[in-house]
Amino acid sequence: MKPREDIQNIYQTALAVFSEYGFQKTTMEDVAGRLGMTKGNLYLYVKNKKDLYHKTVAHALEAWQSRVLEAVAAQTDVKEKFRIMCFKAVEYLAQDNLLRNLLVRDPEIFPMFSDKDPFADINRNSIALIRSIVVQGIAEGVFRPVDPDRISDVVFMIYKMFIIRMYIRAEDNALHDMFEDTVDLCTRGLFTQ
Amino acid sequence: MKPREDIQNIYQTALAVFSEYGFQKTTMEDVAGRLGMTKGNLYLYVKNKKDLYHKTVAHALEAWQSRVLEAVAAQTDVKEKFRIMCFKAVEYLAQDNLLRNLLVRDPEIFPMFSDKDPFADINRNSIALIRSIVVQGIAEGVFRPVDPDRISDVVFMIYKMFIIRMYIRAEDNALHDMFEDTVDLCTRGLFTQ
DNA sequence: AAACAATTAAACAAAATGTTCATTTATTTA
DNA sequence: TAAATAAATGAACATTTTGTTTAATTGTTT
Repeated sequence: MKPREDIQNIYQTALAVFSEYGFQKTTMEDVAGRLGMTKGNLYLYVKNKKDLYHKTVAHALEAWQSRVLEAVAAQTDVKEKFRIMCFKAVEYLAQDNLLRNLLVRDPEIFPMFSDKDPFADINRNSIALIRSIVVQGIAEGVFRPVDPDRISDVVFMIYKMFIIRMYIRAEDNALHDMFEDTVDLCTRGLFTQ
Repeated sequence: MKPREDIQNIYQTALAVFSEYGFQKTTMEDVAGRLGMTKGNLYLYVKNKKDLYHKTVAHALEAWQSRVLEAVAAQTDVKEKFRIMCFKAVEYLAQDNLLRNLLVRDPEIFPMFSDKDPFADINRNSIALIRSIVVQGIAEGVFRPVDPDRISDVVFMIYKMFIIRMYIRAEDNALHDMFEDTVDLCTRGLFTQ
């Protein structure tokens, strides 16, 4: 029998279409056509259109997150882990035209204020990563003994704010500089020590 | 009474929407919304959706053509008129993201092979411009005594081929160089004189 | 040849869209 | 200030599109 279509390929292809046209203007036929199958067949892989969209976005967010995780894991110094985590997240998004364009079209993917976070599970992983670095830093005595849970939420909130402000224009250097200032402020504090 | 909506603004706004989504995925509601009116009202300005699209594209092509015409009119030397006509046409299209993107989405606007040219009237103006330069050049003795009608068609055909090949990637420098070579070949010939 | 897996393409209900037009709102005129 | 005129709204409607389902077909394995 024909090999079953690779679900990763489906998500990646769907991402390209949703990125270009957005959720509403993209049809199941658009995605199926891009995949070289009929729209009826697409329902063997996903439950419905919303399911396809949610899984597509989740897949892209997870891929982005995995790359950051790998970059962090390659560091041994915990301070550098923190810095790398911050900067790589922004850098990798800047490089991902499809995901970035999708975020532009659908800011609800990454809500700043709404309690409804459609990708809460994935974002919890990001917060968990922040938390693990903070815990390690405190254990090694190179971070101040702060409450890891609270600080993780704070860092993630600030990070989200920057992502939301930056993804409209990935090339805004002024904001990029401000991001560096913010990371510097968070890591070194304002007062001399 | 309220001032009637400026038809130029309608075409410019419609161009932005058609450029982003293409003819099929753009709805009358999209355009009307972008204009701050209801879709019902849009029918006071255009006959139907196809009419809106055709007039929108025509308007953009004419604007592009007018810019070239002005650039040519600013020259006095007929050889320079010819060169400026060639290069400015390409340059102005490269600068017009909306029109270029629309051409990418709808190559039928500028058919290479089809006898059906939906904008034949506008293209005839371009050919007429070429012809008037060739006639002037011959009259001044700086162009060889060629058949102006035939050569105008040839030049326009070559020009169209380059536009079609270049508008997919406005930044393709290799093709741009080839275009310069082609203009050079057309104007100076291959043989030493 | 039979069984199983993958896919197609038609069918269908629902939604969306292009278009029309009665009504409303805004502006001008007498 | 009322009437006339112009511009626009928004609901209605016919048509088209789309999301979804599924019987039939095609391809592969046993």
